[in-house]
Amino acid sequence: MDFKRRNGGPFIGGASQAKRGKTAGEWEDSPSQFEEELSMFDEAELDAEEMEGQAGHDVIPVGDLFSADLNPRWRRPHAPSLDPSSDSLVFQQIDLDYYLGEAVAGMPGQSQGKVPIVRMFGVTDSGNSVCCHIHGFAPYFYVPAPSGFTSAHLGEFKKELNSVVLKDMRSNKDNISVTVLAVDITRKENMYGYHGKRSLDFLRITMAMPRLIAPAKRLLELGFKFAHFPIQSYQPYEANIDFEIRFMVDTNVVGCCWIELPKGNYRVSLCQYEVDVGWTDLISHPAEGDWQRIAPLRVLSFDIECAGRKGIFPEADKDPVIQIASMVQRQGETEPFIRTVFTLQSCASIVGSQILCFTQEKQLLQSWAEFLRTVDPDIITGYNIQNFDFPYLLNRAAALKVNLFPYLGRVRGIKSVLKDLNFQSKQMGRRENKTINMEGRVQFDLLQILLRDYKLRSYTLNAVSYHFLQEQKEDVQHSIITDLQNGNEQTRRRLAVYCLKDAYLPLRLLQKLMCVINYMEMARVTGVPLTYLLSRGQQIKVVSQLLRQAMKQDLVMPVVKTEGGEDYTGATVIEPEKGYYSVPIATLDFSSLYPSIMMAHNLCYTTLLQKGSAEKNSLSPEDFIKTPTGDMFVKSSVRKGLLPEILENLLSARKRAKTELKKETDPFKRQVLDGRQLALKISANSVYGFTGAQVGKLPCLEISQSVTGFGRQMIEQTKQLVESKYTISNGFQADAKVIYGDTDSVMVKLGVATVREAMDIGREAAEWVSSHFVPPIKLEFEKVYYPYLLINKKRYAGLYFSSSADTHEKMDCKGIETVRRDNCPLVANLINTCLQKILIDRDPQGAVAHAKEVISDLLCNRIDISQLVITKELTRTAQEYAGKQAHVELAERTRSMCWRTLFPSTHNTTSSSSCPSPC
DNA sequence: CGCCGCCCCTAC
DNA sequence: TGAGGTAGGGGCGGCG
Repeated sequence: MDFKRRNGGPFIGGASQAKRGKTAGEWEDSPSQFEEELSMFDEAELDAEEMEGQAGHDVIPVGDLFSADLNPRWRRPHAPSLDPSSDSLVFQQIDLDYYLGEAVAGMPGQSQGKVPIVRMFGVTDSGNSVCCHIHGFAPYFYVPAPSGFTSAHLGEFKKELNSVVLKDMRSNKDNISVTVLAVDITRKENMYGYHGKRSLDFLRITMAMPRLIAPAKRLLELGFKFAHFPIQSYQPYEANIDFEIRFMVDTNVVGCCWIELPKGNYRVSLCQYEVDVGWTDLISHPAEGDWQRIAPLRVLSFDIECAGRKGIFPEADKDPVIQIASMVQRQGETEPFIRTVFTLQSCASIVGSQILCFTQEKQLLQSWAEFLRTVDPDIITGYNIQNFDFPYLLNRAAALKVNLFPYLGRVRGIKSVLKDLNFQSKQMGRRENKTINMEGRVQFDLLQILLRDYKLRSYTLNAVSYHFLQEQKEDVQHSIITDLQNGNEQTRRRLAVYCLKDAYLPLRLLQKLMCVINYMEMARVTGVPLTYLLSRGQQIKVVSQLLRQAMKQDLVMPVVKTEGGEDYTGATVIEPEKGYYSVPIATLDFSSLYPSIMMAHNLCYTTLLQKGSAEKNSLSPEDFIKTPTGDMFVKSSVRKGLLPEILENLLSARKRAKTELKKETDPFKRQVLDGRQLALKISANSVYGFTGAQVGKLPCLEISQSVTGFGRQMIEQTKQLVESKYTISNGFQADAKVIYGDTDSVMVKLGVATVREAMDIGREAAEWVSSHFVPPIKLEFEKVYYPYLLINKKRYAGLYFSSSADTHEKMDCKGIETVRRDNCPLVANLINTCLQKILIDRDPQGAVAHAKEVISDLLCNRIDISQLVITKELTRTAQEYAGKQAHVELAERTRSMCWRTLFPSTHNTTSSSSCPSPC
């Protein structure tokens, strides 16, 4: 193997970079670990397979001769021809959208004008891609039929509505002549509130295309008159449902499920499995048993390098793209089978990867786009590709007039365009994002996933890789990229290795964090398309499940006008008995508290008794309950709620997944199951939040405040039960005392000396307390803290015992500076060390001594600047802390924080005299 | 100086 | 036109 690289080659720009982890000589001498890893791929492949083309360590000076067939691996496997009359087509659907197109003869639905066509993208078991056009499904919504309405009035209603919608249109460039396709009478019931299970006549209004729903809804709401019926406002139902969700709910399709098109019911319209089918002819397989499998999806990860000017962030209209590294891996495999760098100018070879050299940037971009279309990935990943790499490439291609570049989706002729999108939620704050449409490919930007799912101190690729993989990026400073590019083929080679690694790391992270599997399971459990999980909030997932459940009972969801109101009361936090406990503290938790409350008491839209409902439906007091907030709900004997049903399904499915997980030995299937149980748990917990979301699709504060009300009552009752039974007078060693509790947990000082005893009594107490509550509400023994330092509400630390009574598993810190990201590392480290000395060494004096020492070091300028910088927010920069005055100020702050946090009693008395002074 | 509102982040 | 919830500690700046 050719590891050797020419020594003593010109090294530009590195020597003057004062603070570098490695000297220039180090990386010149030996290949990095990553290079060895790359070369191993090569070896393995040479051993394992016949040479189908090249395994990849060649350098191809492309010039103008790029061809999509340069490497036979790039293409998908050959697709055997398909005979619709004798073969069925089975594929895993990974993305779903719709478009307006010409009706296809022989397909159901309207035949005139533009019609909405649902489009599914997917992959077969053999790795062939499928694009499936589904015809004949039209959007619809409901309004209650006015009194006296009969089927004889349908025609008039339809005609009049059609005419007002047409009149309402400002422009009619699609030349629509029919807006209302159909109006039918159907028996439905409003899901909001209990009305004695009486279904009423509703009008189901089917529109020609999705964007006509909103005006039709608005006009009906505003006041609509037809025939002899008086003008009136119609309350719309389900007029705010995304068309994709509407289709999926109605056809029982969930995100990422397997779809079967039976023989004789579809037709092949273009080459590789591009098919047309009627919407009622497809079979959606529930994700159970064999249908839980995942197709061999192609995942592309890429990274670009630009040659920026000194000290200026690269700008696409000025600075060239000089390299693009790409790695492609099949989902479920452990290694990428394509490893390629496109470079501008020559580049020395890298074992284990293929290098394509271009002399023109235009050609590089154009060829990479062609490469992407040839590889035809189902999933595209990378780091910050959504807000940097893709926008940069599109802008750069536009600047250079590479006109064939921006066709990156799977649908021929659709241009990928850049859009600015504003996404805001209380959870994630305001976030400005760019989006690029790429039909049929799921963009899985790892940075976006991490921002959504993980709370980290830093989100740089380097920090993230270190955190999850204990691996670093290749060491190349941004400032020298241009110099490396302007050097020779060796310096460009170094850049290419760096670029390859930046494409490789996201793949590794995706795998380690099981993102694809977990997101797929979430899509299957909640029923929404995969892309919604990254582009939308939490609510859509509950809506999808709610609609599915409601449909079974002919219940319909009203459109409510959304307006923020007053916050409602939440959970109780028990006043802590602050202090240091050198005795075991048992912790008891209600598992899935809010979901179990909703199930136990049958809380739902459909069971809510609004004012006067109890009397109107002549319900007896045994038929309903009154919650702690005074709201009333019918019992499940009268009507079982939708939300409790959804929750039961989710939690029982979770139980199943967990038992299957225990039995399963295949690591890949275990991952799927673990992802599934996690998705199920998260979904169950977000149902409560949905009912309390006042700016939401269907808020119901009666439900959410009843839930928290029950919770408050239960934690209080738990405290009383425990303290009343575990007493000296009942024969126990001591009177138990609940020293703290938050929402669904109580921390109990049982007065026993050992962890083992605390566990035994804790378990017994949990079971006994559980018996006082309605199933499935259950209090569980969780853990023992010993010793335990209770600083304040939501701030404590302790040694954590759970599986073993002999050794602690970890030091658990909650709410303290050590777990907060708005402190500099110095403070976090100092407090962490002090806590260790207090809890593990049981040496508070040692903690004091250590704190004094650190503060003294700080005052004397002996602390590394990196310890003082807050990594996340750059509000306090290194500059700010560079001066000595800043050190003194920080020392003062650190001292007071440390003392106040850990030694509140000594804080105000001797602080200045017992503290070190500056040197 | 104390108080209050605001912000950030966390616990659940 | 799209966005899960409340409780609560602690820092900080403005104000009386």
